[in-house]
Amino acid sequence: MKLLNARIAADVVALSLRNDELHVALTQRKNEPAKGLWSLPGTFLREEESAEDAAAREITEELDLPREQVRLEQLASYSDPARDAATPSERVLTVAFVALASALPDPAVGTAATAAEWVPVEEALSRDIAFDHARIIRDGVERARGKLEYTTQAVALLPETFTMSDLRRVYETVWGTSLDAANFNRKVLSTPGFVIDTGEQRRGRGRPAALYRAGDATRLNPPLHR
Amino acid sequence: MKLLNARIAADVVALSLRNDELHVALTQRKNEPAKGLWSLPGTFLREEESAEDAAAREITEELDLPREQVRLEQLASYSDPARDAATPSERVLTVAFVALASALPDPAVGTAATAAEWVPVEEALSRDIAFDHARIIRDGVERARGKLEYTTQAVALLPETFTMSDLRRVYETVWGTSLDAANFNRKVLSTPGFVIDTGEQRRGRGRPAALYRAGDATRLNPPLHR
DNA sequence: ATAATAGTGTCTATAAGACACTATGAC
DNA sequence: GTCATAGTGTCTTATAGACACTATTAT
Repeated sequence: MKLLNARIAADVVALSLRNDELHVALTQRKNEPAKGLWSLPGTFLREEESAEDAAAREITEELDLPREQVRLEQLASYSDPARDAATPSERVLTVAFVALASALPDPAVGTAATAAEWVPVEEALSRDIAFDHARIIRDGVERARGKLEYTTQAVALLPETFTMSDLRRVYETVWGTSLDAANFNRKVLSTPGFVIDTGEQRRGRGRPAALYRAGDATRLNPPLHR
Repeated sequence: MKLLNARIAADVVALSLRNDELHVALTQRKNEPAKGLWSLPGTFLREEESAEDAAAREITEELDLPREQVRLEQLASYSDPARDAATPSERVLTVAFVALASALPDPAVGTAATAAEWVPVEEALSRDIAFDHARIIRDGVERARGKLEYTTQAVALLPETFTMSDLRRVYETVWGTSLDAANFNRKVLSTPGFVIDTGEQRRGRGRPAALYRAGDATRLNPPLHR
């Protein structure tokens, strides 16, 4: 009866909105095992490094995202002996994280600057995904969906300032539903500290929209319903 | 820059109600490191074993609980390099679980049959706790408190049949609040599949109480508020 | 003017909270 | 009868949902 000695990976389900669609960051594996398949950006823990440290390192190095614009949260750990089918002899335990990233200015995506590619979640799940990463993506997306209900984390998917419509579209996109604008506005504005009116406006095709920034509230009580 | 190779522990925050008080299972460490301090029941993963396997093994072997009467759920992983201060040279990553156990018949607790002791949560946190297990206990209790709000998991802390008052007392005990019996009854009975009336009754000091058993609903929508 | 987007007003339906009330047992 | 516990009825208040309406811009 031997005890396990394993390497630890920190894998990140990085989510971001692009063109009103939820995207996840994927990297194509350049080495065995699972060479050529798509996987979550991840890294092995170094000595003297926590899983959180490693995930933060991955976000800045591999995804090239500014750390302060990303909300990072532990998702779960995956330790099934068969999860890394290509290397049955060597166990890898993954501590998975969900990262909610601000919508990015166009040039930062898909350029050579980052090794990762942002892929719509639906399309990502239809690709050949390495290991158990398809399940981790599903778990991460489901976690994000749930968190929107009872936290204010939707703002983490938006830039510093945003309109009510922007915020509502985050919910509609992540949940795949449509929400009544009037009721949504009332709900958000009646939650103290959810958003703060900047006094600024954004002009576009129609009536100018008030610009808000995130307040310091974290919980939504009572929650929003999908 | 060396990669980490670590042993993996599965530690269990086992919660149960005794005398209208929330208890957590603790074991006193018999060996170094942290000899003599109190810790969560836990075990190292064996080769070919997942963290879930190891936690289930710990529940049956160390806590002597029948597996089907315990609801086991992953809590989080703890990987801070300094978390096991006594052995800085050897890293241990813990995958922590929350286990909700049925209230037990008296003889099963504190006897020689189990190596663990059930301790009221408050008292447990005032003892000398090994490693970062005090934090894990707090995280686990907080997770359980939150889960009661939007799931039907409260029934996992009760025996197979129970009265409305029993169920209400689970909430009151875990949350440390008091709930209006009339409103609580309406809320529970209006959630399809939360509880099922067995037709049986329990007789005691006052009017006999209807006995219920758990239904197959898992989510509570809208949630109950603390 | 028209289209487009932002935002308000208001009615209704649902559910929570407060709490007075009735019901059924042991003694 | 009293006490203890279980359970119901009902009024008030808060909020979600539906949806008609007004407001302000670009073109």
